[in-house]
Amino acid sequence: MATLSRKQREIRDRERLILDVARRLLLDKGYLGLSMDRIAAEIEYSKGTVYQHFRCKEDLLTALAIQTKLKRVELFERAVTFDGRPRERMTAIGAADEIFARRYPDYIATEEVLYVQSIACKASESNQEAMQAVDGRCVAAVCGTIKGGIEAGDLEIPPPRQASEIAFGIWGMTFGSRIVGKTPTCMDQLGITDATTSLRRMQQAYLDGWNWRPLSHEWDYDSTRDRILGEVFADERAAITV
Amino acid sequence: MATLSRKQREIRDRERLILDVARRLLLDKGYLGLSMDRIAAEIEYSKGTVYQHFRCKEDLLTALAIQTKLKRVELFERAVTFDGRPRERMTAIGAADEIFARRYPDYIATEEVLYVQSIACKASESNQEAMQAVDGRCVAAVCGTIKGGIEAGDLEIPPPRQASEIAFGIWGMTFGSRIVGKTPTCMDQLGITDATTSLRRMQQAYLDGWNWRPLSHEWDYDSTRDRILGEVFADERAAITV
Amino acid sequence: MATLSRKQREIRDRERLILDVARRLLLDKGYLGLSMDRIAAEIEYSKGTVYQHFRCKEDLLTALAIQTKLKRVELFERAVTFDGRPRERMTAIGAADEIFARRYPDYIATEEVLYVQSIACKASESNQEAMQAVDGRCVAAVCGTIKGGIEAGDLEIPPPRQASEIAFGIWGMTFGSRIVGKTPTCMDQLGITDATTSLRRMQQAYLDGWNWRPLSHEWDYDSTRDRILGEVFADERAAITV
Amino acid sequence: MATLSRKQREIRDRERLILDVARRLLLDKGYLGLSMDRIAAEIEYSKGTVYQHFRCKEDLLTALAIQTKLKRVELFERAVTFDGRPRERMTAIGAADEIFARRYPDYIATEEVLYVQSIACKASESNQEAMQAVDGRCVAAVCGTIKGGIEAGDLEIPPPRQASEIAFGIWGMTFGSRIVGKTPTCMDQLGITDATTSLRRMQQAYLDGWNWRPLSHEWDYDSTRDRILGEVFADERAAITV
DNA sequence: CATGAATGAGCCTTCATTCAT
DNA sequence: TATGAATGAAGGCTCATTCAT
Repeated sequence: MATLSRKQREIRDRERLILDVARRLLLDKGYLGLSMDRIAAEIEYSKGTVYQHFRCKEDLLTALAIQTKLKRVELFERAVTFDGRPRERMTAIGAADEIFARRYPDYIATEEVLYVQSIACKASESNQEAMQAVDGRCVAAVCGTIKGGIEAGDLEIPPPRQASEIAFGIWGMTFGSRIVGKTPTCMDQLGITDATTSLRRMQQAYLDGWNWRPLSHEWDYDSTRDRILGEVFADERAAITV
Repeated sequence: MATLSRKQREIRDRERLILDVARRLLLDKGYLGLSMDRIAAEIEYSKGTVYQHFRCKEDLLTALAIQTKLKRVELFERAVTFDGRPRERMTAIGAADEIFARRYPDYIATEEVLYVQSIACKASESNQEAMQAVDGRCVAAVCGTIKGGIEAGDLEIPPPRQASEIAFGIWGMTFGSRIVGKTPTCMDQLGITDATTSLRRMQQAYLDGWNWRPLSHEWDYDSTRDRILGEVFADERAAITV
Repeated sequence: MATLSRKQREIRDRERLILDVARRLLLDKGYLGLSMDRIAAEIEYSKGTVYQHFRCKEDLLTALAIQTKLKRVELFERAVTFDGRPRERMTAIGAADEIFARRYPDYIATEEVLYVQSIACKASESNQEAMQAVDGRCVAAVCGTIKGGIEAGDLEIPPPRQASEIAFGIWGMTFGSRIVGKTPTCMDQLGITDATTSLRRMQQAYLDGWNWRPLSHEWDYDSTRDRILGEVFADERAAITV
Repeated sequence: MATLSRKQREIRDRERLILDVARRLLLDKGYLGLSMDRIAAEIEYSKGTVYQHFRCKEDLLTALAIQTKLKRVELFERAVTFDGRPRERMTAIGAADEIFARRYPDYIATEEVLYVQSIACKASESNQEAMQAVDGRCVAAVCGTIKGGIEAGDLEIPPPRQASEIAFGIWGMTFGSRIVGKTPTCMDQLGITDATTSLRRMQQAYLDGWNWRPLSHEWDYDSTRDRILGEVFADERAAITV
């Protein structure tokens, strides 16, 4: 059942090829430099063939976003397998995101571009659903970890606060500071040179602010991070310590 | 002297008109929906006239961004006049940003779109300088307040941490959560309905995390907020309590 | 094999159509009157279709110039097959050029316009190469004939003179007098009515000046010309004697 | 009577200024880079003012061409005052043209561009007449010298040849080889590096071809040229011997 | 299925000329 | 007389999408 016919495999491979090329174009030449013509020329198939895979440009872009989010969520889901206290697992998610950003800079760029444009609405229904699904997995990983912290008694969130608020803050801070961090004017004005390390400290401060124990002055999260990289992301370690 | 001739007034008014129309188009139809043709059609002047005001599309967009940032920085600079402890003034900046976002939703959208694109480089020199200047004022307001906290002994930031890191975090979190907050998928998944109120709490948690005293459980920042709205932003209060 | 599919034939025919229309526009309305829009309108295909044939305006114009030069060089290469003394073959080249100018007045005009503008640099590489190639053939035909004269002992060119100088002079005189000859003011002032016949005599005088034997008073080049028209350009004779 | 009012002088000066700027633009940026806007910006007068001097762009260009031709004809008229045999005076005209080309490369460029475009027809009547007049003076200088040669018995031109044919040939050769000489492709193919010196030899060969005595092997025209430069164009000598 | 020619609206920008002030 | 804002047609070019082969 799982075996695909030769034909089906060809189709799947070509779809990947298209997305790879599209992602590179998006990264290299920006949103306006990405055209169906150009994709077709680079994959050395015809435009018609591209349209057999994606009903329109937005559909293709949505597929790109899904692929991107899948890469990240896979790392997130590995992160939460880390054997440690909930806040350590939260730290692992942070590390996962950092690995994602370092290892797949083109994916990150994709995501940023696509967030701003309203793309998904024109995509095929199946892609819209896939998008929802992967977003759901991402939320589940993060919120699950937060709830773990509450259940373990490491963290309280009296109403009207919500567990998801913590997640929202981390998400916004991570996403936002990555965009701001790419605007040279802003960084020059601020005098920040290593945005990645700053982000790490900012995230820990944020979690401290919610009083998620053990707080960062009570626990050596740098060591935790080393353990995470060794135990969960050994294969990716090289990428991140460069 | 300070009085402009009728002609000059007409020109200045038309420049405003162009920017207003451009902003609306940007908001309604996104970056790609904004074209010089469309602007000309909407203002019912000729294309050539638009080009007499802005040397190219990027120049116009940069003018738009400057206008946006000016609106915000004016509110920020009012915020930091608040008579209170530094962290209260920081809260005032948060309130200013919230007012900005509520009162000028179209301006916020402008900013988001323009952050991602690299626009400024093609703008006229005078506009590039104006952009730098307004960014500088914004950074000055925020970082000045943080330094005020340090000087008052309410906050320590042992190296390698920096004052500007606090600013970077607040900025990223605010900017990022506003974009994420507009992506319905994400918000549905998170189950957050009132992103603005959440952001307020997230910001306070973040400042608590840096141990900026008085912490939010030691001080009633909601009352502070009321005072801010009453004392500094009385004229804008209506906008924000809607 | 050599047969083209119907589609391919259609494309080739349309390319010709485009060039024909472009040439006519260039002739009728000058360089500034030739626009891609106008071409598209006249051939009753869309602009996009024109751009599928030529990547930009300069590429089209270069193709036009190549076509023109090819027409000429074909005549030149026929001319140098004339069975006679080298200077007679040189005369044959003159006749070929005259035939070219009479038979394809629009081609001549094309060439004149295109000489002045710097067009080729923006053309596609293949067209740039084609241009070089056809220029090379033209030079080869003329210089080969001159060298033939030297080898036959009919002509000496002591240094620092060069064989190519003779060619340069003939070329310049022919090209230049054709342009001047089209400026009515100049011709009125000079009182010359039949520029073509004058050019013929001027060329012979020039070759006499280099002492290329037999000189024009030693040999009846008018008869030679008749023989050339009969033997090499019989098919074109009608065009030239009109 | 010859004295102009201040106003009139201002107008005349501004006209010169406009033409100078226009010529420079034409040289630097080509025909398409020359716009009324740009001229107005550079002279720091308004567009309306430019239009007060020239009724349309073509009128301005025609004025430019007249100015160019005037520069040349002045040199020609000085050349024919040279005290020597007619063919020496012809050589002097050649030297005058060379001086013109070397000293005023921008004027030459102007002329080449304007020859090809059909400009004059849209010019004001007075400019059209001025154009005729200066062309007439140029023809008079050259043809007068040729007739001088005939009258002196140095040259015969049995019908159907005409005196003006000699002039036509020299003109065409000079003009044409200057354009061809600027097309790098052609010169590379021909292997000619010093087009100016080549042109000088080509012109002498041409006059020899008409059997205009003394022939170039009977007379040292290089010495004649030195004398011309010393006696008639002493002030310009520096320009040409660089 | 795959192809790629064809479409044509749309984009940004320039420019000669006019005319109210 | 001088100004320069306003015009709007025109220019070169791109691109998502369709459809006959």
